[in-house]
Amino acid sequence: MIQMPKETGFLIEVDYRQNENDESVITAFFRTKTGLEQFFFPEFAPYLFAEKENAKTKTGLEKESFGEEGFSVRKIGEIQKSGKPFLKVFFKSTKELVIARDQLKKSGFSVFEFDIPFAKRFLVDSGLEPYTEFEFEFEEKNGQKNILKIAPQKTQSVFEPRIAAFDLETYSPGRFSNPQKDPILMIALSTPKSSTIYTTKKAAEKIEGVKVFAAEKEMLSGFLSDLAALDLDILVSYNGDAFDFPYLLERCHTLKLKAEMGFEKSEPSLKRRGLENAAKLKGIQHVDAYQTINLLSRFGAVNLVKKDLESVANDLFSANKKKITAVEINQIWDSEEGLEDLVKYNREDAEYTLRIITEYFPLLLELSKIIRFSLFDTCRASASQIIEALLLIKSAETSTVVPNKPESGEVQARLLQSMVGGYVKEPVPGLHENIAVLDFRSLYPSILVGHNISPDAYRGKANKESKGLNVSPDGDAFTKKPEGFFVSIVRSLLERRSALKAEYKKADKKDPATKLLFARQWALKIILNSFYGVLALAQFRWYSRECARAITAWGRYYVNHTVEEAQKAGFSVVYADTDSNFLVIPKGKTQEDVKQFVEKVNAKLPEAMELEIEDFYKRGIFVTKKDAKGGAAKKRYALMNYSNQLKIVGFEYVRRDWSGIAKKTQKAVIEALLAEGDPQKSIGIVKETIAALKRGSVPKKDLVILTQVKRKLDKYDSVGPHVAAAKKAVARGKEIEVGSVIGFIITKNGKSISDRAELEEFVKEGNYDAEYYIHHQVLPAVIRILNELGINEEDLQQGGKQSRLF
DNA sequence: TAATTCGCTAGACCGA
DNA sequence: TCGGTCTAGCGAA
Repeated sequence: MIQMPKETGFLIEVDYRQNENDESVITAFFRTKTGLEQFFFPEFAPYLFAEKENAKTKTGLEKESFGEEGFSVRKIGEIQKSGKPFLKVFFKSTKELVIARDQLKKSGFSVFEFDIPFAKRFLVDSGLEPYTEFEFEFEEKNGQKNILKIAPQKTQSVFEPRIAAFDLETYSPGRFSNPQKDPILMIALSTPKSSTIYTTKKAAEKIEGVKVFAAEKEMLSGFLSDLAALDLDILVSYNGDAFDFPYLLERCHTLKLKAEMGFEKSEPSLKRRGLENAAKLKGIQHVDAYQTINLLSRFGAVNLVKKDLESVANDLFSANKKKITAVEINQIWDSEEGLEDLVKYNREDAEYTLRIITEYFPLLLELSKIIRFSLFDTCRASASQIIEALLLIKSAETSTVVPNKPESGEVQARLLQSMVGGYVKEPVPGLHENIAVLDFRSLYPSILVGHNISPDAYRGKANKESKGLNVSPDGDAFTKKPEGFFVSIVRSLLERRSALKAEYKKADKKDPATKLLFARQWALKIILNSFYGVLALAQFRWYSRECARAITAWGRYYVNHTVEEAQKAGFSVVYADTDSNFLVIPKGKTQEDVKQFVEKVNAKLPEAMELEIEDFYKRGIFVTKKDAKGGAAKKRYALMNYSNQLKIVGFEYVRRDWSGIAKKTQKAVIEALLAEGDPQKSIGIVKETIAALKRGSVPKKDLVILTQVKRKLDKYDSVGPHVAAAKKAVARGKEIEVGSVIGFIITKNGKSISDRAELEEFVKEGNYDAEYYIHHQVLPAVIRILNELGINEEDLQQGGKQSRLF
């Protein structure tokens, strides 16, 4: 017997290519001892599932010719899916599959799973988990290494990627850089060990770490060859999808240079992803840190107000990184004064970009493994893609047919049907003491599991025969057995997460492996939190109005029920929102009574569900709405626990579209109020702030209001202050992109508020409208809070008389 | 290519 | 110039 060559390596990415016979062939990149190597899986062909009633379809299909060229299917298998017979129809290429799909539809077939990307299809079917270490046998054939046998290594070593980040600085003479004309001035390339700067500026020669080249073309070649020598698994950028890669590509082409950045000197490709592009490298994972930050924000893993690199670095790492503007870069470049600052800036851009990804790498990696995506795909993934990937894997494992994406008419119909969400109880306004906050752990996922909510378990609206079924408060019935498709997935996610959390709790926090545990449970949390949302997403393959409706209906039931039970047990319930209950512990009752109450509730809940005590608070405040006839405001409150930790929810303090001065003052007022329960101090705080504003001594940075520009400036029906400020800035030559967050200040010059709004950078220190900041920022932020303690606006006017209360 | 609903508030806009 | 209505943004869960 011939001994086949063996190899071990980490699976980095799966892709496919058209070979010389126009066949679609799966290729996989492995990090082996030798380096990044490409292997092939030539046996795996594209396929779809077809179904047709009452017809001997198999032999007919085999003879059928498709398309203008008249090709035929490669082979046909017969398979049971979701308990029904299907034909598994294989094709030579993805291209032929697409042509045949349309023809099959026209000739009366129902077709399924025809739009699963081929590489993802392979990862699902093969069960190969990315970034895992494999052992495999292969044969070399026509210079191509074909894998014959593959299995995960018994003992896995940790995947430690070869990683680097880069960042460009470009020339922009009085306008936005144009890659056809304006050169790249500097490139920073940063690995975990060191950073190198590439430039053409002779004067930068003496600065450490700088390589100077005769011209831009030589600089780019120098950078590209150093990059290639690094032999990377991952290349990181900050917004490289939209800027660095397209710019670099264009410059290389203009200078007649090949941008050899990917595997075997391939060029990056710009792939369309919706309205935006993604820059893809062959074999090497381009991880865009900006996209990653967006992903993490969407899933609540980070909370950032602005997403430019400076703000992110400063927020995440308490860095003190200063932005050097395009104008300043030009000045430095032309005058050669401050070159060191520019070099430092460029280097830090690359270093912080790398640091962001290093920080969140364990999380990205875990997500990638769970959903079997490459890092390139994971860092750009949406909630629906993540859940879809998971359901796809489970479908393959259980031989369940995957539902097709809805057609646009169906999507429209779904959108017309609104869905009722969580229940929010109107709070009892005022200051409360001795509060216990209870919440249901992972409420929606646990309801789904607890009541077997899944499309395959749905038995329609409840009727006389619904005995023995789980009937939701909205009347939707679900069978209790067998366990539904969604349920088995969510149950296992919940169980895995709680095991990981328990393990993490016990683990040594200094051990680096503990960080992995945490990342793992976070990855699961992200998935669990998105599960409900996508069920109600009109475009989702597994959209299920019935399941979504039943989940929220039970959610409302449990929260309401807990309110009633708590009241019966002698507590007063001051607030409740979706999955939480705020109990005031009356005189004569203790925290121990709360614990007993929670135990009693838990005893009656389905096993997957659990009510937890979030914390005890010594004081809390709820306020009346501005529109007073509406009663007390929901979703805004402040609490202080027995360690004097303040929790402010929903108030201006937590909103980015309020000025620092208003937020600081509000926080100080709340703190004084909750710590001592005495309003005296608060009055003083507000008076001082008003006095400072009137003196004109409040610094610019405390006056900035941040707002996102969510559409093109000419697309606004109503021109608010931020739009007005942005328009003025654009007229002065500033570039403002859709989606960017801008900071503006209300100045003294102009009539309406919008007239007076100017971008921060165009406002001189001291030029602000004190009246605006007093009456539209500070007072609104504090007055409704102070009103609850009997203080009104007159009490706060500077030099105003002491409140009658004192 | 795409997670949801519930809720608050500011400021422009518009007609009397 | 007033007050109601609408647009817009952001946060809670």
